[in-house]
Amino acid sequence: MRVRFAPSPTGHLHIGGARTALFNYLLARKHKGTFILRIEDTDEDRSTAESTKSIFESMLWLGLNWDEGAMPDGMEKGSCGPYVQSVREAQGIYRKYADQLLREGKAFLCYCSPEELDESRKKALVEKRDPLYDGRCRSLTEDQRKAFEAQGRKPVARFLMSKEGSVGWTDLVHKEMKFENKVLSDFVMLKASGYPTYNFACVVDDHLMEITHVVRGDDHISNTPLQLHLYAALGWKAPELGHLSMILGPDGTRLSKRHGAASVGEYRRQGYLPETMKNYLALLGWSNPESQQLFKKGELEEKFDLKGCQKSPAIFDPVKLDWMNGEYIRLLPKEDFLALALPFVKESGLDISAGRVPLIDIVALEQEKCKLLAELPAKVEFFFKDPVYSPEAVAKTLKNPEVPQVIKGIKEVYSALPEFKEAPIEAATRAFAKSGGLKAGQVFHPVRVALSGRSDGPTLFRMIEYLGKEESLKRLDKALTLI
RNA sequence: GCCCCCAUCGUCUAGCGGUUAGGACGCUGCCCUUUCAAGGCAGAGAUCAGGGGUUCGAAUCCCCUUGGGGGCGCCA
Repeated sequence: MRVRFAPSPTGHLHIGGARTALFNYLLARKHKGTFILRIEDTDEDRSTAESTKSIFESMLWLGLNWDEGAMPDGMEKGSCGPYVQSVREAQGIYRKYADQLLREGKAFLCYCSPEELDESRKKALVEKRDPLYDGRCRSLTEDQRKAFEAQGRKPVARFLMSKEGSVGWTDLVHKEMKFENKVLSDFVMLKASGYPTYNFACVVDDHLMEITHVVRGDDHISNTPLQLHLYAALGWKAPELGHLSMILGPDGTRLSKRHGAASVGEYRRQGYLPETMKNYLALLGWSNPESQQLFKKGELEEKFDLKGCQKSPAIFDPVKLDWMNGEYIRLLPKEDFLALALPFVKESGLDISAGRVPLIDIVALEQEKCKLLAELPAKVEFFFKDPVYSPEAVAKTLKNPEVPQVIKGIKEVYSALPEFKEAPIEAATRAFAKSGGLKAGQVFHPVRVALSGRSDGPTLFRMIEYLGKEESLKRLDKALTLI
């Protein structure tokens, strides 16, 4: 089995593209096949090297390693290259096959200008007719052609579409599919610039690269009949074809920037783990009979199956994504969590040099509550700088009548503690509550707010230990002034 | 205007002629607990888009309607 992911480098790797790449990758791994990455940069205006770089980065981040294709270092891997279409174009690969079809009368040159075409398309739409190419250049005489050439017109090569019959295929996801040829157009294979169009380049390359299974988005369904005609005209066997359902935004329309983050890079920057993205994306449009949600490393590669692919579109659910990220964060060894969190801490500008306890210990305190790496700095910042007292927390717990006495009392207790460690702090705090006839919570809550400014946070006595005696006493004093 | 695809809890989905329509996220309640999470337990939530068939029997098969999505580029 040879599968490929063939992005066009006109932007970052989007969620939909990533899902397509993932499914192809999983398919290859599952069947011990080959996963190929081909760059489809035939859009001369919009393709950029930065996009290619960005796509590579996202692929690698997600762990979607490819076996053949264009590589980030500019080199290539595999024997079916080049894997970049602009490079292939320069080698005349597409021209060769276009010429063949032209020679065989299966294609023809069309001299219509984009403007003329555009106009007749608009007119057709206004008159509520099909905006298909009308075939006006199908049978130009030699004189007409010469006249066009004399005008300096550059022709495009169009495929001569049959108006009778139909094309069909058994889709890997949708089963039987069929299109009447009469709704198909004499599509362009080679642009006036000599560059191939998507439909043409795709077929030529998939064949030459010996792709056995093409798995792509639903939005390509209507391209498929055109490509099937190309395979037939070229005398090639078409690969197996599968079309994945689209990923939609919460409003039911195609997922895009309008819905917030739409590219893999943006999710990365927000602090989602690659494992999360991979797992979550796998569940959009695919499931196994057990409805399994979480997959261990390597498990998707084992269990993925085209049979589990959904025909209907899926709405991207950021809430479930967050849940899943929390699951993966909790799974992390604390060293790994620290390593992952560090860039976010640095990014936040938090000065951690002031800490008297290693960052790893502080960060470990919050790991189990963390859903997004980006939210970690805000959770731990009170360890490194004066707490920001939340008005709600102050109003809720610091305004109780017994609080001043509690804070003053606990301050004395803490300053008298010989060993400022979690266990003794807890013991002393509980003893203090008991002696004052207070419930534990009546002491714990105000102390927490006084020290951290918040009513939620890490396990209390460990937190106090990490804050240290001096700082804790200082904050207790500060809190007194707020009451 | 034409073509194509799709349709099970709010969301992701299981189901593939006979099920109390299952799971997950989210939601509610309880338990645990110093808080917040996490975890455990319980629960609400789907007349399987609607209407016709086929069948002893339909979420499952067929048709129509409706709704949603995609396409009809010298974009991919």
